[in-house]
Amino acid sequence: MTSILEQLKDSVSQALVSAFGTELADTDPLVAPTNNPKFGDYQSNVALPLAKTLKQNPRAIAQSIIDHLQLEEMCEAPTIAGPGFINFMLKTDYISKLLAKIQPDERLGVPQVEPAQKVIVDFSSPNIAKEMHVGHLRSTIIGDAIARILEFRGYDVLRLNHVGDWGTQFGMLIAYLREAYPEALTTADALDIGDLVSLYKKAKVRFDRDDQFKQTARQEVVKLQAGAEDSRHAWQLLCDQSRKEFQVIYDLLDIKITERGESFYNPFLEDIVSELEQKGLLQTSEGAKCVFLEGFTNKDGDPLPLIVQKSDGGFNYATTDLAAIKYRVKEDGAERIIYVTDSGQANHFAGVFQVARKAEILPDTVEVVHVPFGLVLGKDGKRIKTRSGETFKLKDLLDEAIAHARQDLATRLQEEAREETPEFIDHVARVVGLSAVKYADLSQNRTSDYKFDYDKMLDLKGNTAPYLLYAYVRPQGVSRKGNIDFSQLDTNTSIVLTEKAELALAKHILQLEEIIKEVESNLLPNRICLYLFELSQKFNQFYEQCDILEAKEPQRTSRLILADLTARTIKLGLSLLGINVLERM
RNA sequence: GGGCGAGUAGCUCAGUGGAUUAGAGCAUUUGGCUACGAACCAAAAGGUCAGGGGUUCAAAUCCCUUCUCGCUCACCA
Repeated sequence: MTSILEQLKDSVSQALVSAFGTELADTDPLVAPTNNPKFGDYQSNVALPLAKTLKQNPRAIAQSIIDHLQLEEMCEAPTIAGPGFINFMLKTDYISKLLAKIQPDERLGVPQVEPAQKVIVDFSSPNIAKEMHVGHLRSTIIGDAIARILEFRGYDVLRLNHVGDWGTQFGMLIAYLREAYPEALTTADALDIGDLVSLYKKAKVRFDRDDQFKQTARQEVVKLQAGAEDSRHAWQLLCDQSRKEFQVIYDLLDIKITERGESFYNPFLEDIVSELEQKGLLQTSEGAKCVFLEGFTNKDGDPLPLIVQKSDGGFNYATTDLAAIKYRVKEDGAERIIYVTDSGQANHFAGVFQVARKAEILPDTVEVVHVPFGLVLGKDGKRIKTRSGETFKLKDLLDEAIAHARQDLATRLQEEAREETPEFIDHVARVVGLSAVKYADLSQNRTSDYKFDYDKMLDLKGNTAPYLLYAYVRPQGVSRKGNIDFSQLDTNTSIVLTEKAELALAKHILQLEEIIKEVESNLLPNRICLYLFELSQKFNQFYEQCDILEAKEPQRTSRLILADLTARTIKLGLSLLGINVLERM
């Protein structure tokens, strides 16, 4: 179905044309939800900016628009307020009818896009042999949510994990592996490398202190790139081990992603460079092959290059990213490519995109977008850095979140003298703990820095996952108590919306579609969080003010339908964020 | 120094096409459980939207400028 907002926009646009002529056909009707219910549900501000061009009083313009509007079915007669705002109030009957329409629909009225555009979401992307840190957590959680939202809308989404599985650090790692665990290179499964990070650290120490070792490491890179079998074997070993560790995190967070690391693009790197050369974009500077960028300068004001081949002949991440764009466009058929990485890489992506456009690797028909997110800061507001000694193990972090949730549940059980099975406690603690971590991250505007604070994210009050989970549990409690199967409710019952709280809740439920469409284009999942939080608040108010099971028919069934629709909206919304609901908690 | 981003209640944050009185949550104070689970609800208090200019009928939002903070600036990714 078409959202209320879209219907109003269309109606106002049509009224503009019939009132003032076709030259206003492309004028934005400026329809938006009101910020204050006393002005109705929606407003159009279009009369005010038109006052100048039409040389008329804005209130008169507003009146002409109203005279040409045909909205009797959905709205009360529109009113003009202040200098010329048009206020719309939805008819209660119309809201009831819409609710009845979405009630039997699993998608709650949200349509699928047609045709299914191919979209690539590039996210998570940890580095082999390094710890996944909080930055990867953000990319993983935000990227997964974006992918889920687009998938729900019907896009053909390819989720790609662009893991750092190539580069100079492997020379060092392999050289160290040869030295410390030679048997691992020749015998299958001879050794469980165990803590890869400590291996990395030890290798790094060797590398920094021992020039001889440094030499060996460099030769090892050359050997690996040349494809020497034992070097490749060692590389494979490191990748496999890392992969296992990543998978633990992905399993815990319920993340599905296809690995296609940097090494995948190795065969295409040379071609990229020669393609740039052929197109006359390439220049050599200080021995490195590069493309100079427009609009980027260094501290002396000179243009900044994008280096695609280092002076030693090696390629770097810009080359890989260009090759990846080409492959994704030509082979994968992507029409939109979304990169979920920290905002520190904004310059890099801007450069890569610019060169890709210039080289016509990236046609105008394909949209590329960097979805940046802010830094992860500690409770003290300072940046959390893995290198600074304090390593932040992601697994520990998630386990701690679950432990907090478990503790909280235990306290509650004691207070309420409830008894639950260990399985129940495990399950609830896990869902609540992990949801809290995900929701804390997603509920903020991703572009701002993120203050990582256990107490805050595990707080079970306010705009948090547990609040929403509880708002879902409440209708389920009604269902159990009243012995009601929500799926068997009489769909012929007309939904009566007499109480203020009922009406407010009903209107909010119907906004799901416009919110999802908004996020589909602006890629800001926190908008969904806000919507769900407000929905939960409105449900709690409704729940407080209106009896459900004790109400008389047809109000009883009507309220049951409202409760069910709320629950299903929360469940659906949370599922788009990668969060599961609980029937009891 | 250049580029980018940020500065909104004591704290954490919403506010992305300019619009009527700037919003939540936490914390604080005060009410509400003989129960559709109170992990809830109701109410109070709390702001020169960093400062200063400008554009406009209208600016937290757009433009200029100053200050503060962060990220980033050629062979790591």
